[in-house]
Amino acid sequence: MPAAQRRFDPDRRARIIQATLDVVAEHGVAGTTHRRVAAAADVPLGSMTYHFDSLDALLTEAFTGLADTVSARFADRLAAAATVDAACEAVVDLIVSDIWASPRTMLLSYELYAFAARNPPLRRVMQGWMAKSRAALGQHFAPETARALDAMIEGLTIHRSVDPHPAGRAEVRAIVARLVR
Amino acid sequence: MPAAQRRFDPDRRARIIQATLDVVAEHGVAGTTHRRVAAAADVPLGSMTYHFDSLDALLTEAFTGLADTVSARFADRLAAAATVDAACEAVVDLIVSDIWASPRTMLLSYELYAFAARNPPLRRVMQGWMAKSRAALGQHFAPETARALDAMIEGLTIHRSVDPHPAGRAEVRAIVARLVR
DNA sequence: TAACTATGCGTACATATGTACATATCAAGG
DNA sequence: CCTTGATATGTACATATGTACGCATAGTTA
Repeated sequence: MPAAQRRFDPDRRARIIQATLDVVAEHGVAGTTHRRVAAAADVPLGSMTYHFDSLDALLTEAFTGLADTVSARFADRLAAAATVDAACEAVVDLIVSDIWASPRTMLLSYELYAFAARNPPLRRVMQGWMAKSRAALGQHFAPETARALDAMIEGLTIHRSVDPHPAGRAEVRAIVARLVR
Repeated sequence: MPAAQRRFDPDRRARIIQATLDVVAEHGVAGTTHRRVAAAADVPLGSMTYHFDSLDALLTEAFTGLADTVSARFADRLAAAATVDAACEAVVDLIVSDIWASPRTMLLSYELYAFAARNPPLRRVMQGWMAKSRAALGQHFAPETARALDAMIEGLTIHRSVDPHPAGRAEVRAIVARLVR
């Protein structure tokens, strides 16, 4: 057996997880295989089963990390708002900005939702995510408003990713205002 | 070669499409195979490639049918409303009722969103779906309100399918009222 | 009745896939 | 220097998968 190329590679596990999300974004869960992820992470196939018990376990971990990341960014953005007006503007940003709601993130979210529907651990992760979002909104808004805003962010984000003529910033701001009042 | 069991079966094509959605609902697109669908439709494997060019074509057609069905039910429910108040109640129904937003439908929607993101024909189908929904809402509400309601239906439906303690009918009604005003 | 043709089906096959595992390599301690 | 245990890797293998295709069948026509 020929000698290995790279022997010491402490970040390998993390890189595999990162590569997994890349592959899912490009090929969907349906097209995600050990070999494709290995290639994307520039890692031998054997590393896959060494670091992760199964493909399902790998996907579960990758999606969990994704949920944590997105959820943390969401909370940070809202925590940075000092006033209610600023919080509204933050909500508008989360909906309209290509950074928060990038095509890649949306795509991965769809895959995550579908995957989580059949994966109890991930269901709990998503519940935690939703609770955290609601808590972040709850810093600035009443509970019912927070719930409504959370759902509206979800819905508008999705529709904007489909709509060839998505609502502009002004219109989104007006809709948010209706919910906040 | 043994004689076939069933020779005349005019609805076969439709039954395969129906079975495809069943299999997707149970195993996800990732777990949908010719053989599984054939078994679910009680049809020989050979029928798959006879009736459909490829697995991708089958999924595309099945999802297109799903979108048409759901979209038609949505429009029907709204068309049945005679007043704005009735239309609001219809919207609440669409969000809260287990019939419109059944777990199965939600699950299939997630799969559809993920699939459509990589399938241009289905992207167009989804755009059509969204346009139709908005038009149905537009019978009763102003354009901006229709857009907001459409997104809210999407978001609340999704969040209700994740939330262990989803918003009750009264709260949903209150949220809809805020958007309509 | 006999031939014809569209429809339907069983099976074969090349390929891809998840996973196991025997072996190799390295870092550290005795 | 030598041993040891953790880490890493190439490869093998059973199985599943998409798809092609030759042949059977039934309804129709002459």
